[in-house]
Amino acid sequence: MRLASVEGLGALTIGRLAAELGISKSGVYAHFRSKERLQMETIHAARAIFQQEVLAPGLAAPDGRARLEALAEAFLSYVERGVFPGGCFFAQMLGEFDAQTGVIHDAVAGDHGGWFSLLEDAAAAAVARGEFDPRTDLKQLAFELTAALEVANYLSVLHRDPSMIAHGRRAVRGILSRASGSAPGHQA
Amino acid sequence: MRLASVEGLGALTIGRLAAELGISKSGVYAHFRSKERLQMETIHAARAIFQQEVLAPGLAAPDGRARLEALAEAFLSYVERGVFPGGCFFAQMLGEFDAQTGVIHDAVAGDHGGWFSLLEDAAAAAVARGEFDPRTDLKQLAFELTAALEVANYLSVLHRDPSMIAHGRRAVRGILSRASGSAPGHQA
DNA sequence: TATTAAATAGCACGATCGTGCTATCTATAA
DNA sequence: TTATAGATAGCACGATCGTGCTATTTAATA
Repeated sequence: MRLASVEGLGALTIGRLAAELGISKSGVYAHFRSKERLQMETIHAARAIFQQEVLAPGLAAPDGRARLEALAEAFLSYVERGVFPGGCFFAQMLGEFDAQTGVIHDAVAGDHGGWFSLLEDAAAAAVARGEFDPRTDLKQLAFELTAALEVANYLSVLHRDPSMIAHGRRAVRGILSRASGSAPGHQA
Repeated sequence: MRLASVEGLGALTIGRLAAELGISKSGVYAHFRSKERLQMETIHAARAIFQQEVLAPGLAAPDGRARLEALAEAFLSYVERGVFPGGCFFAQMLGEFDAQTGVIHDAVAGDHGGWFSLLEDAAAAAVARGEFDPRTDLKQLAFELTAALEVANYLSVLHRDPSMIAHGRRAVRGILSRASGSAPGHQA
């Protein structure tokens, strides 16, 4: 997972992994029996970590605006703490497989769709609870939150600059404030 | 460039390119004399296209808010028209090399820094012209514009869904309207 | 302790990688 | 027409790739 988060799943080769672990290629190969299985099991393992680091804290918060805040903060914290050395594992997968076809693309697209739905549902709950303006466009809100989080991840890694995480936090605050109908302190 | 925009620069191999072109490996190799040169020249060629498709239309607009609008629209149009089959070439490079080290990472980081400065400078001009609220945080504005554009690119490619471009357009309108101090029509 | 399962090693295979070298072919220039 | 430069081909090299197969070592079980 660490290797793939930095260099991509394509660089996660059986020989490379064996060298990294200090064992023989056969020793690695026997565990997976094909490269595609290795890739898929790596994704599965990363899903478990994402679940624990981001989704669980988010779902622990009450549905609605609080959940959106918790999800966003959990994501930014997970990037900030360097849970994976290459930033968010799934952002790496997104960049690598967005334009390709095959089972991995479909897995990545499915995961991303699930994340997007999670945001939409929480936003819908926020509307239902009266926390958000009822005219709120749920898809647009999910898009803008995703944009802030994803780009905070990419740019903080690219420039090794944690201030990009701060920009992400501020963008999230603005999005949620505007959906709440409150006048946010002035921001760009 | 087309191959790299879909599968990444790492997949742009001399043998693969030769097979794609229907000529021998030697026929390709003689033109570049090393793989690193091939990668660098591919980036140079993509820069020229980005210059023509995005930067030139943006710089043709008067400095300030109009330039930001023109840059954003040129970028979204360039993604929408599929100038590269894998979406924005440099977004692909960003995802591939953000966490790596070396000359290519540095080239990508430098390009992105230039893009970011371009947005900041145009925003500063908009403030100077009285188009934007003087309290506008220029870096935050550049961050949010970049986030909307970049994620519109990634998600439109990932889900083969042009409506993601529309979300990007709407996010850009919201960002610029708020910086202008105007009350935007309600949006998420 | 004896048996069995799991983990690892060793070796071989065909394919592809980047890189060199020497030909040959195809234009342009003299 | 001949000389010359550029593009392409062909071949070889060592390295690495994914994948098979048969040992052997290690750990758990009976």
